[in-house]
Amino acid sequence: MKETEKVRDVEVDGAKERIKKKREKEKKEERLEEIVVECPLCGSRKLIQDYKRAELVCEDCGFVLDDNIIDPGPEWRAFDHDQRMGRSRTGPPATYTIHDKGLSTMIDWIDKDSYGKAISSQDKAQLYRLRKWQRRIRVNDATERNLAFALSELDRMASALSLPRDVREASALAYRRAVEKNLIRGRSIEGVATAALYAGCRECGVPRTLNEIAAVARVSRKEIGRTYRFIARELSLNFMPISPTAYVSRFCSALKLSGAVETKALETIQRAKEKELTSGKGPTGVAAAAIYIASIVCGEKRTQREVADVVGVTEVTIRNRYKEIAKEFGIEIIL
DNA sequence: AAGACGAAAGTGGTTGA
DNA sequence: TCAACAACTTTCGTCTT
Repeated sequence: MKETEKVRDVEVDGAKERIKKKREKEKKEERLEEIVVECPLCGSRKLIQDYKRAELVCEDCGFVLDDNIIDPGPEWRAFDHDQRMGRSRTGPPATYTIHDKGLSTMIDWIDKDSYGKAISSQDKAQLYRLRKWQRRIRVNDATERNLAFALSELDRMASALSLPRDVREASALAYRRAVEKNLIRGRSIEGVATAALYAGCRECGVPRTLNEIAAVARVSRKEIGRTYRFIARELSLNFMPISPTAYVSRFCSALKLSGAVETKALETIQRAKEKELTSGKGPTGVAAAAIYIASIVCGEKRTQREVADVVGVTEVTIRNRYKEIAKEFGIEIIL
């Protein structure tokens, strides 16, 4: 009897999903018209959506129109028809960002079986008990509750920074691994969650500085750094140090600099790298100096103060980096 | 007066004994 | 565990435009 009840519930779920899917399909077909946007700088319509960095970039001049875009796409790829069919799905995909990976069952509240017939009063009582326990089981013990809390916190911060889904997944996975290894003992959940987010950013090559993350986190920058190093060591995640180039486009657009400056800055960093001027130095400082130099060379000068504020280093650091670079490059920089 | 420059002292983190 | 160390910051006085 219990078994048949379960089967029936699954059927109810299945039928509901089918209807839902059909509706979604209809909706999608309705809003097929494309939205055409053009670049305010050069008028080009060739815009690239860089979901990894959450940026909308003009292909011709490199202007960043929007750095808060949301990735609407599917998270799987299909290369031919068979794969597409094989990978199409009913219901949401399994995800690490929900504490039970989004795989738990919710028993529907409708007292009908899969054929739409009413369920007898005797069975109704049983169905009620089943639902009650299903709910109770879903968020069970303390660890589950903590995980649910940490993941919601993770999602809140990721939303505040408009990070794409792959970063969220990577962060959630890092957090789960930290939990499995009992690394949260003696550390705050928020601290570990934030560190996991930072690790996720590093892993996915999405440049966010510790300062930017600390701005939306509920823990101090110091603690994030400490916790991050700890879990990175314990989980043996070793990422390459972030290249200064990764920051350039974001900072340039924040300073309203043109694509020419951006290109020049990237070139400057590249040359500085070849002369071993970047190793051991903070990547943000190098990026700041390169942008500062490029802005002068291209005749769109920004003050050291302006650059320093956007990048999050002091003027002194910019001066030091830029002196080193200028010395190596010779008179080129001196106007 | 604003911006650039540089000296000096302090901070937080890494490294090596 | 501690001291040495490099990178970076803060603060402040001076110079240049």
